[in-house]
Amino acid sequence: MDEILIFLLKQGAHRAPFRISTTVIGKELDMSQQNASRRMILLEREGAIKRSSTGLTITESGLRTLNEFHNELKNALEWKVERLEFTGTVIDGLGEGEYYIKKYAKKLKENLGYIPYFGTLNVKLGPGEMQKRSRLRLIEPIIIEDFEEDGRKFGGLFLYKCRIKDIEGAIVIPMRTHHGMDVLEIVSKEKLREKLGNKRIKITLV
Amino acid sequence: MDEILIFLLKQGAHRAPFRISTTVIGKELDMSQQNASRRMILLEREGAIKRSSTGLTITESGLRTLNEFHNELKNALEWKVERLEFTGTVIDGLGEGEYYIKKYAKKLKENLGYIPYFGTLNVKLGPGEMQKRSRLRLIEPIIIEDFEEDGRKFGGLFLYKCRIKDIEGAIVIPMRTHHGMDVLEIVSKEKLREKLGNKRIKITLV
DNA sequence: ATTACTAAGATTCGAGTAC
DNA sequence: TGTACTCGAATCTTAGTAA
Repeated sequence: MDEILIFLLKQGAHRAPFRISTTVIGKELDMSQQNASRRMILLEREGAIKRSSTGLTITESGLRTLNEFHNELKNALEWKVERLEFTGTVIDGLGEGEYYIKKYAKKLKENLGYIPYFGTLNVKLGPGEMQKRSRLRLIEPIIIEDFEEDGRKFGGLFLYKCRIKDIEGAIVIPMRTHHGMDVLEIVSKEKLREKLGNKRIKITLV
Repeated sequence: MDEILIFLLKQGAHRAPFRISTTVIGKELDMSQQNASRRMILLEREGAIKRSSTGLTITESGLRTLNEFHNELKNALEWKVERLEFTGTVIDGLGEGEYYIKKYAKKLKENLGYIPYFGTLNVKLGPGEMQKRSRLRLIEPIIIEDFEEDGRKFGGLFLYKCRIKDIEGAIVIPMRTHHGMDVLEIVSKEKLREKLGNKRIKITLV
């Protein structure tokens, strides 16, 4: 976010035309007059500010940018845990889900109260969901610690209980994740893949 | 404000240690892995973040910086006109106040209801007051337009009625200002300079 | 007084690469 | 995999100066 634009905002240039020279801007923001001038030209080209004989104003567009930026910060700083819901599309997995669920079965039964269907559902999140995805980390997960069985090591899991159309399930995040941030792996009591097909679904945390 | 720090904030790195690679940061913020790495090193040197085996955390200091920045934006965007009060120190002026008040006397009488004492009080604002100073512009001023007298031109003034310890006065801002942003010029009915001396005073807008 | 151009210097960045 | 170094390129900033 441009520091000059924020400075002008603090001066109230979004409320009333404001007279200020590039020399003063430079002095206030500890930069040269020349640089202030150049950057004002850029801001003007971007349409963030407008200059006229009455003075300088932050445009609607410029103010919107500032507001969006402020809201992002606000959300990040003031966010509280609320109902989290993801939207995404079912995609093909690697088919290895079956193997792993068999291996993790006992642990899953202990932690979820049931042994899930032998197969996982991979859900690719929409572009707007990524930010929410990161909020998962802020919620207390069910933890399955690393364990060893038959001499083979299995990495720990974070589980988040959820529902997909009233079907009970859980989001599974391997502690040492291999999926990208944009894919959620779901286990559930029922065979989700058949019921849902390749389409958009909603996942609601419980 | 550093965009990487804001990104990490959005990921909740201020609440819990967070595992993320410089490659992913680069991809998310549309920059090279090398650049993300370099900037992470800088953030770490500044003390804004801390990296350890458990992951990455935003430090107290880093979070404070983000919070201050957010508050500044918030104040600028959500500010409403409230009682404005300045604190500053009386300083020596150039002594030209007397000449000007005599010239502006008639106009001042018209606008303030009295002819001020022939001399102005210069008040240097404290460092925290500068932001408030800029809010003056958002308040409707009393305006004395440019005028000519005896062939000499006099620049317009903005007046803001105020009180200094219950003494009626006005802040005078020349339209073509010569003072820095940190000095307020005050006129009043009484001889303020003698009453106050060189000390800290409060100016309350009315 | 003001703004903004040019040229040179300073900083930031990405590609290649080592570990 | 991952991080972080070097180095040339791209970008940003300042000084000088014109208008």
